[in-house]
Amino acid sequence: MTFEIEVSAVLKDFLSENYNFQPDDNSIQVQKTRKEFKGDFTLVVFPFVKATRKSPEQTALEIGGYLKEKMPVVHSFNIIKGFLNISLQSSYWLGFLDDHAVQPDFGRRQPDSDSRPVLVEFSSPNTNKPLHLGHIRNNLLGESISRILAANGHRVVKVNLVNDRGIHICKSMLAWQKWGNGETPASSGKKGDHLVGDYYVLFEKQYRSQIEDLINRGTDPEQARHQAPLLKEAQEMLIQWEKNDPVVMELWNMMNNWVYEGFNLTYSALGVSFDKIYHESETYLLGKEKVLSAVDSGLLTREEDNSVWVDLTNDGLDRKILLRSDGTSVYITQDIGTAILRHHDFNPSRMLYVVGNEQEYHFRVLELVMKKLGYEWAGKIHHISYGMVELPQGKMKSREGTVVDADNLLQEMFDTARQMSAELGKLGDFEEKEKERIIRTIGLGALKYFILKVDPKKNMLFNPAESIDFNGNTGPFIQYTYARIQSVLAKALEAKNPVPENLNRNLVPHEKEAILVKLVHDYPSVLAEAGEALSPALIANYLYDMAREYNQFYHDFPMLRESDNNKRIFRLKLSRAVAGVIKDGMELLGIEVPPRM
RNA sequence: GGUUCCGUAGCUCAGUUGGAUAGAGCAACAGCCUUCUAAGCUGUGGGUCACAGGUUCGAAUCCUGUCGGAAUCACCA
Repeated sequence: MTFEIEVSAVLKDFLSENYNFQPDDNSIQVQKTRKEFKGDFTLVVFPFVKATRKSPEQTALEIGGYLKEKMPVVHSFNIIKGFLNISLQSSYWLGFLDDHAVQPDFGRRQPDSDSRPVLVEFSSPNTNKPLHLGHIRNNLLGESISRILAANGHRVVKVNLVNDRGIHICKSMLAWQKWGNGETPASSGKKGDHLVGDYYVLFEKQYRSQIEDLINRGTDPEQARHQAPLLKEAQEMLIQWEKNDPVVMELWNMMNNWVYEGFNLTYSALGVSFDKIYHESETYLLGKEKVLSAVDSGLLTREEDNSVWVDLTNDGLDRKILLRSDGTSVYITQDIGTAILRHHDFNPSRMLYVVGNEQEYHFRVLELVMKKLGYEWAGKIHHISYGMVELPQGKMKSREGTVVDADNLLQEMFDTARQMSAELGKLGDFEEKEKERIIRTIGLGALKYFILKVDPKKNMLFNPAESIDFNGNTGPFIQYTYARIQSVLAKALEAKNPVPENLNRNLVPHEKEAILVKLVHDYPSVLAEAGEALSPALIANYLYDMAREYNQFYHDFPMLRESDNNKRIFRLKLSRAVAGVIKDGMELLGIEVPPRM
């Protein structure tokens, strides 16, 4: 990074001294030399041939000579077409390895405690169903993005918005009331969220059969859906809920608590956590209140039927309802309240919402509405949109029973990890407790990496039949690489041959070694870029490159048996630096760091 | 129909602000465990970067159009 900046400064000197030419910054491209070519950095000289009026080769030759003369770190250069490949002194790389890569917080920025925090909302579950594969992608992205932002020096507040009110919640409550016979998580041994979800499914089943009955008796299908007695009962229950009816509230509290206990188990298994949990039941009234006062002050208008709308046609969108004609609030109303509450609670510099791409329209509306309501911080709202997780047969559909349940999936990952480990004979000499810990580490690592390595904005395919691999470009491969390095370092220590401190910087690293040093060198910029793009996938793919290079290096270069002491020191130090980066990267992805594998 | 996103090897995915011969893994085949961990390594085969134009020294990448796929456009959440 520093070298790149230095080169561009020297290049500017050269061009202005000799050709009276001032290039703009983005015409200066210093990039890593591709590994097929000799060199460390490559300067693209095509943008300057117009100024020099010479061939690309001649131009590159002049620039190369000037750089070598002015910059002692430049060891040599070669030219291929318009590409000037610069090789640096090996002492530059060895010095970097010695001085920077060994720092415990290498690549991280110190947290800025004075600055306003970044709020990251993620998870946002409904309390009528257990978490599924889509939530897993959401939770992993949210957790990882939060960690990446924190590593880039931001103060981060992780928040969860629990959707605990609305007609869908009443459906599961009603079904339990009618057919539950007092079943509880304790009485049935079911996880609370699954128990409640079962009653939601039961409601839908009974509701559908009522609709069918009505249609068979000659009712119009559309009308049947609205007239089914069960739906009427659920709607009635929602009204009672909004009226704080004690019986309904008691039921609601009881069932929600079952769900929260279940969610907490899943969150804890996944390794995600929150700094603050908001509930829609606590924010929708504030949203309603703000909408009503905006009507009073003339910012919004009320229709004849008493509904309140916002007109966004000037912004290229439609009119959007904010309050129904019966005065009840809709989804966006609570988001207005939640945003105001959060702004009041934290005064954040940014409010990030990790929510699926099906809600892109919603967040455009939210930002515009907040602006219309006069909140100048509306621009801080930023939707981190991610694609859906699809199955081989298409989208997950709860009606067709094709939803991949989060808890089941985790269990399957653990089972597969256990089976694979047994087949490979990896767990022979571990205690039972330790075995279980390693199995969980690997199973989770496989799942997390599998999901996070994909560009968030893309839809991704999950094939449960093929399950998730443990070989190749996977989480366990990275974990394995780390464990292997730890083992090498431990052996060096055992042999009373720890990594010594005084590295002779005249050593010329072998090509594979040099590639690894450069990869370590890149880590800070990869981390910064991942923070900018809010993309764990950048980290994941970088870690894979690093692990793959290390494994190749491992096979070609003995460390403990190396007779040249300076080489041995270098390789152990390099290994230690690689392990540090891999460990840090795994932590940013939320992937558990294995002790041994 | 409008808007947004996606389209890269048989499959799953990478591909830096436009740069050199588009890369991995899986699957297939052939090798490598007396060595620092074989969840590994080495090799072989596999491509009209959806298609057609345009921009320029140079395009998977930027622009326009076409064709596929997804999401969304509710008094659902």
